[in-house]
Amino acid sequence: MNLMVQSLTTVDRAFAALADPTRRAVLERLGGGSATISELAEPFAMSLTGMKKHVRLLEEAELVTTEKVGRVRRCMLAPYAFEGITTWLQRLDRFAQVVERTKGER
Amino acid sequence: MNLMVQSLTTVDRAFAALADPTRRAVLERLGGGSATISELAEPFAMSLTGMKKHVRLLEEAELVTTEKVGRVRRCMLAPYAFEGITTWLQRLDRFAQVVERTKGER
DNA sequence: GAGAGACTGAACCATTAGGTTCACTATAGC
DNA sequence: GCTATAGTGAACCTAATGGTTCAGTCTCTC
Repeated sequence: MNLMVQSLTTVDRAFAALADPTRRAVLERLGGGSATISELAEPFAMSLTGMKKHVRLLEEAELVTTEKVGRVRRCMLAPYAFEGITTWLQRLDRFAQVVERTKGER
Repeated sequence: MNLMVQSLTTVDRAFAALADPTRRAVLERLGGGSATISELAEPFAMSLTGMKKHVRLLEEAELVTTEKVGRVRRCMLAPYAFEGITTWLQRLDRFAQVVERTKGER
């Protein structure tokens, strides 16, 4: 079942990427400036291969951009990274606030 | 490995909950008003049991509240549902904007 | 009070996700 | 040129996820 291949949108990928705590930590780290795969992997005691896979997902979600310079891959927060999900959330957030506002009114 | 049991935070759960497209669709639906498990399940041609599990996750993430009235469970968007993740995102978003702003400056 | 309807929980199943190791490629630096 | 370093890809493993069915329970409604 579920043959809904239907090319995931960037927002789909972004939400999926943010689900993992390791990847969120990577984003926080990149908030402080760019880093290499090795640098990102080190604090998690994770293999380079493992971190590389996380970074690839973050790239596909357009949350991170990378650039290979020499033998090193430099990773950085993508500009406008959170635009899509922020928009999605704001729309829903308006509804949640309406819920709150109308709570006393019964 | 990864014996970091360490009781997930609400924000952890919220991001995990938002990763699933079905659950996001449920939230959008609830943005338009409360609904029962049956009503939520119907558009996905999903079993009630399946939908119930999604709703439980959304509740644990404090994105949704429910109330059993008679034999029906009424589900609604939680007030302040998105506060936690919005805060997290805004912090990171500031960094992403800095990235964008400094791009021309090399 | 009997039957239908709405949900619930337990058990199960297939796929995905997060991680590993191993073998390999491509630079960097002496 | 040699060796160490940084990253990569393929293959594999395990646990978690998203779903199901089946067998209840509880509540309407006639």
